[in-house]
Amino acid sequence: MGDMTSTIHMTGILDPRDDWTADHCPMAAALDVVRTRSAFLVLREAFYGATRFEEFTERTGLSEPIASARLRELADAGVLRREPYQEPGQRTRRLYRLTDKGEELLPVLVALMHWGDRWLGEPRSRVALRHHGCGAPVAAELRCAEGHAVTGDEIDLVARGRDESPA
Amino acid sequence: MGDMTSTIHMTGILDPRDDWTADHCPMAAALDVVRTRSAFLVLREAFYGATRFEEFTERTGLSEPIASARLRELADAGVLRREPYQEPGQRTRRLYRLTDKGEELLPVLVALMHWGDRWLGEPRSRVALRHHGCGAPVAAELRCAEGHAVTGDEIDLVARGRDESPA
DNA sequence: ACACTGACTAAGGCGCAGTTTAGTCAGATA
DNA sequence: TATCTGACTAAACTGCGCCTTAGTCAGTGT
Repeated sequence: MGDMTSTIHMTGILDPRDDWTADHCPMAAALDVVRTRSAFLVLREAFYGATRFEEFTERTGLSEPIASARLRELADAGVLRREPYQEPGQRTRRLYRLTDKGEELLPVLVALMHWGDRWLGEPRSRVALRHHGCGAPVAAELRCAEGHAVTGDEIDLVARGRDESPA
Repeated sequence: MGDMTSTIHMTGILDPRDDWTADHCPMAAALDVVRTRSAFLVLREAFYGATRFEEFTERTGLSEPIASARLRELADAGVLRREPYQEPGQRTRRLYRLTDKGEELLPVLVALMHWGDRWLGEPRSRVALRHHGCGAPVAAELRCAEGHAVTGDEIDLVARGRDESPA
């Protein structure tokens, strides 16, 4: 139990905290899929539009063996999809595209970018994300399903049954 | 240029993409601070209310040397703050608390948790994040500063001057 | 047949992330 | 003074992340 601001509040059987461990933590599971810096860089370039092998190596600055390994692993994990394609007069090639599963990692990348931009020193990034049309800067904000903006101390950590919807 | 959905659109001098590299990328800089799985686990427990050394080792499952190294590094990075404290009849101890800089990493963790919950297999996590009072599940959503919900294909990547506000 | 290009794979090496095991150190208690 | 506990540190080791260098392989163009 605690009355501090800024930390998440335990409820019900989760309080006291010492009686359970965060086993099968979905965050830890997510980190097993994208645990490395190189995976994040590959995903960044996928969001920036890269699809060909050479684009990934050049734009991430990664070596070819590492880019190759990450592309294969991310494809095996269902985050990227390999598509054969052929330009006229060219041999067949493979493209790497984000799947729906991959696209939904965008809030993670945006949250990291926003934090790095806000808190890490100069030199600042030369690029920024803006809402198309509106032009306002884009960030990953905490919101509940009802649409309310949520701060850290407004969050309850609750126990969940096995057939309950995720959160 | 591209007309695909789901990827971020380049604008102005950022198109064509081959003419620049994402050097000084704030996401990569953020990953230099929290690059490891152990750092994320330590931060998770900090958000769950852990403050003492033993709480971090027990609840993260990390070994003491690694927990010690991460706590020191995160404190040096300004993400955690060490506070001496003393309970009556106890020796002085040091607590680790999230700084403002640390608290603002919460959207990153929530985005990872949400994605892991949504896309990674059973067994599901036994816990969920809910908005206090309202009770609705909490996630990290893409929003612009005007408050509009934003999807991946509604984002423009724009070049930024040096004294412009971050995004 | 030959070279060329894009897309990889193989091998070797360095350094960091993580583990186990064991030890240290400060201060309250007996 | 000796003991106990919480909070670490030291050392040795394993494995992975990433690099460089070099090679392979499939088609295309000449």
